[in-house]
Amino acid sequence: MTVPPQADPPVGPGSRDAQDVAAAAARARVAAKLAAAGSPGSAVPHPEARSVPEATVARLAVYLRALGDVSATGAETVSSEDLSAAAGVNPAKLRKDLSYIGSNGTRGVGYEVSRLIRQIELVLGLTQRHAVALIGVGNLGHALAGYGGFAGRGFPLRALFDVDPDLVGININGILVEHVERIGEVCAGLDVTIGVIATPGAAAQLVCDRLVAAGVRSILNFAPVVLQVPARVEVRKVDLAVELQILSFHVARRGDDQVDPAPPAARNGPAVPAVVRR
Amino acid sequence: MTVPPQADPPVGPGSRDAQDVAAAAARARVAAKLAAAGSPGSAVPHPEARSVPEATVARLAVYLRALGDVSATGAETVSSEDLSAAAGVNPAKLRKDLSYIGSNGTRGVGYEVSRLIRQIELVLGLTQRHAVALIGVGNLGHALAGYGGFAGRGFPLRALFDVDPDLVGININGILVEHVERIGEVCAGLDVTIGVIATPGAAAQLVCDRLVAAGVRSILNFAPVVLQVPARVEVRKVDLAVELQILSFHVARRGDDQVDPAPPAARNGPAVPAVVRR
DNA sequence: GCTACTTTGTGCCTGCGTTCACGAGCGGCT
DNA sequence: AGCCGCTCGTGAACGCAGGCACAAAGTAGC
Repeated sequence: MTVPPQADPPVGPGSRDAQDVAAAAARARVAAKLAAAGSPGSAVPHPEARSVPEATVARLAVYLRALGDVSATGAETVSSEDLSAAAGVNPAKLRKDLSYIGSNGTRGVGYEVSRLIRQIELVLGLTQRHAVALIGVGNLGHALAGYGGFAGRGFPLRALFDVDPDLVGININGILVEHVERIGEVCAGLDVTIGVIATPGAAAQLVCDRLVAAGVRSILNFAPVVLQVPARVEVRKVDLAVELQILSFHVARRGDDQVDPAPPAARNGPAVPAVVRR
Repeated sequence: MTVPPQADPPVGPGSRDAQDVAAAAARARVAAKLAAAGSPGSAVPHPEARSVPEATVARLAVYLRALGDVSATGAETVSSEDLSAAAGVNPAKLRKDLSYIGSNGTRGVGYEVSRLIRQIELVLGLTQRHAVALIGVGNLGHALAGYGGFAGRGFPLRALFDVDPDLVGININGILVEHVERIGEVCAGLDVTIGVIATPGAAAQLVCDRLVAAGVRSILNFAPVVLQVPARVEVRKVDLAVELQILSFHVARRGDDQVDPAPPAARNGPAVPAVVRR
């Protein structure tokens, strides 16, 4: 998988033959790959960075909420099986995901709920509060401003912006709506780290540029445009129309599973990988 | 991102082995695949493009909007390069995606805009209107109901539901809010194919069950829960908190790539043990 | 203390998705 | 007409992600 994992935890006694063999094989493979890449061996840069796959990061957030539910029941530990069911994933995947963040459960028991919650919060950077600025207080933006999901989960909404003179100056949930031209100064002053764009598509890029100029490195974009940003800025996009169109595609693909005993070419894997209620 | 176009074709001496190994593995895989798929001697009967990858479907919707922009400029054709830039993807990826839907561009020229739009709409099933029901007319739901993105793109909102007696009976954009208990009859009567859940988490599963019982096969879920559904039902989830937490992760993993002159914030206290790979 | 049982951690394999690179057609220019 | 340049279409390689299955490590019972 990754480079020699430098087994740092207190390595247990003997019986490591198989693992040594495997590790050696892995090293050989990595070496071959590096050679193939044309790297003259000198550039073996940062082997120490233990990496977390992007897909895993996305799921950690889901696990976190599932853990909240478990915690609410009063349980002190969860097995990977139970937790994965609550999160809607495969148990093995969950265990692998958790292994990426170095989280140790206890074999034969499971994961200690509170400890795991802390660990995930730590990795996701939730121990620190992230000030959020929301731009575009129209239909959607207004709803987002009133949405409890922000402040309730450690993302205090600190600034609101719009261009509409009728909206600038009004007060939403105790926050004054400023003009978009003030994005730079206000965001810098409030130390905003996350910007949420809920403007019409035409305005989004301009607003985005201002956010970037103000030092915001993470943007959540609800506008139906692909934002152009420097590489250091992370953008995530939420697009209602796209989601609906994807669903539409699947609606159009239905009906084949009716009487047709031979599923043509679609469903290759064994169906029902997920839990089915009822 | 432009990558230095350095040359690799002249294969280095040490790399041949690795490449041969890889090639052999690939051949084996292909052979196995052919053996598995080649049992029936039937030719290639279905002209309709089968097996459009899921990831491609998601991008088709993005291409569609980019094409709309292009069309607005009056251009009659686009090259894969231009269109991919507008959609924020790799040109090769775009061409491959379009090849999945059997769309023929013209070599040396590009893609005919109007034809391509029609083709994508056909594949995504947008030639047919899909009645949408929205459940939960609270903060977010109300905003969604007023959002033009529904009807404007071929997804007419036909029904609204809530449990709150203060909301049931009111009229939003000309649509009467019904009680959730009437989901079954109303949805069946209006031939709703897509359900949008914007309720609090606690109510989501119940609402979902009702939708499924009413024959709805596609659900867009804004509630922070993992819905349990039969395999035939397609669920897509939009979760604000998860998106923010993913962004938070990337903020926490402060870039060691290029140091910004401005110290963005006090160093986050606890050293995060994980680094994402790019 | 020893055995049986439970649950984690992970090595390995498989498959999908992305990317590169190049051949194949098409239009324009001379 | 023939050549040239442009752009699509796609085969092949590569890397990431998912999932199985098993060893490791702990608990509980005797």
